[in-house]
Amino acid sequence: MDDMKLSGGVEWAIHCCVVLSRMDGAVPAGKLAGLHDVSSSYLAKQMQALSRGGLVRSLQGHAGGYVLTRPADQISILDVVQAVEGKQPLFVCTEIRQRGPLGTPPEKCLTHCPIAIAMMTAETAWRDSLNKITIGDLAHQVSSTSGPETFQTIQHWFAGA
Amino acid sequence: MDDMKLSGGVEWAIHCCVVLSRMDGAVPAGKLAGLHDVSSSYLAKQMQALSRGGLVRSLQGHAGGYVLTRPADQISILDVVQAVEGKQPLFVCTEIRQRGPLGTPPEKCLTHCPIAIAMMTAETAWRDSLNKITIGDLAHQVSSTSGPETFQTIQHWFAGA
DNA sequence: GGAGGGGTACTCGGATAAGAGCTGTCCGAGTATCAATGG
DNA sequence: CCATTGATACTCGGACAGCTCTTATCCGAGTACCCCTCC
Repeated sequence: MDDMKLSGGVEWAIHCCVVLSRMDGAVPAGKLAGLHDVSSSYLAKQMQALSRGGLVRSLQGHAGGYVLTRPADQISILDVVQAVEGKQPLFVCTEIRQRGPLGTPPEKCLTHCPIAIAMMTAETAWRDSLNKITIGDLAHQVSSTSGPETFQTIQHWFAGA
Repeated sequence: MDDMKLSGGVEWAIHCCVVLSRMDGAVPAGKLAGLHDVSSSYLAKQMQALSRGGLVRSLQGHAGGYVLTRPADQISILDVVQAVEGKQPLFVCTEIRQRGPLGTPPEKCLTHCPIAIAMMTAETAWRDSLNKITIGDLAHQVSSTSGPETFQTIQHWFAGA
């Protein structure tokens, strides 16, 4: 009742994608976890979800890690959210209007339930908004607010640690 | 991963509000549950949430039940969703940019995290969309699609059962 | 016949258990690197 | 000196527990109605 409805892993995944977009070469999940000081094993789970969703490509072996499959300008936040959380909508209509003693028979349900339509419309607005922002946009904003040297510092830290 | 992120009770609560808006007098939770063929005890919990949120007023005693506190045109779907699900946002920024060895110090975080801003913007779009539809609108649409006699039939059923 | 009082039945409200999903963790499968060896 | 081959160390990937939250349920507190009694 008092915590967010989206997985906490969503935030981690987005941050990782932003970092990845400005790195040269692959970055293993362990280093991404160390950078953000989060559980290495659990972040690995999120990266697997991103891999399954086709957003990142995994390179195994000695100098392996994760790399974005597409340019950062072609990856929206919605893509990341859907990869981690699944494509299931926030609201699912269970057609309770068809249930109960006075339930509307299925043959009379020609149009969708008005409630479902309203919820779906709102959800579409949410998705459209998320779809307008790309990982590239976020990386640019991070550079502007936290300083242009931010990503370079991170890359050096990756090489060191 | 494969079910909705919003409580299932949201759908029940909205349907109940729509029905309530066209009824004369109070309707007990038990009859609302019977009408929709759902768990009486669990729907009672949702109605309590609506009561706590100030959307409905509870009348105890022999001919008691629930009544809307405001005209249906002044109750938006957002009001119902927030009453049942809480006002906590879908996405909560945990400020992981401040964590880890390269974390940005708090004194340099003058502006909000770009990721949090993007998520909040999308969420605002979602809320705005939900805020535009009222229970009155939904009741009107139900009358149009399911027939004008729908609510009258329900009222008769309430009186009978 | 009318008013008052008590009983009753019905209502909500919160406190109480079971189930599912998110959070967090572990170890096995696979591969590029590196070094050693032989030509 | 260069190619081959094997060992190595590092990576991802999926399978395995702990815990919070949703789902579902029950019983007690409170109130309006109804009937019986008394005036």
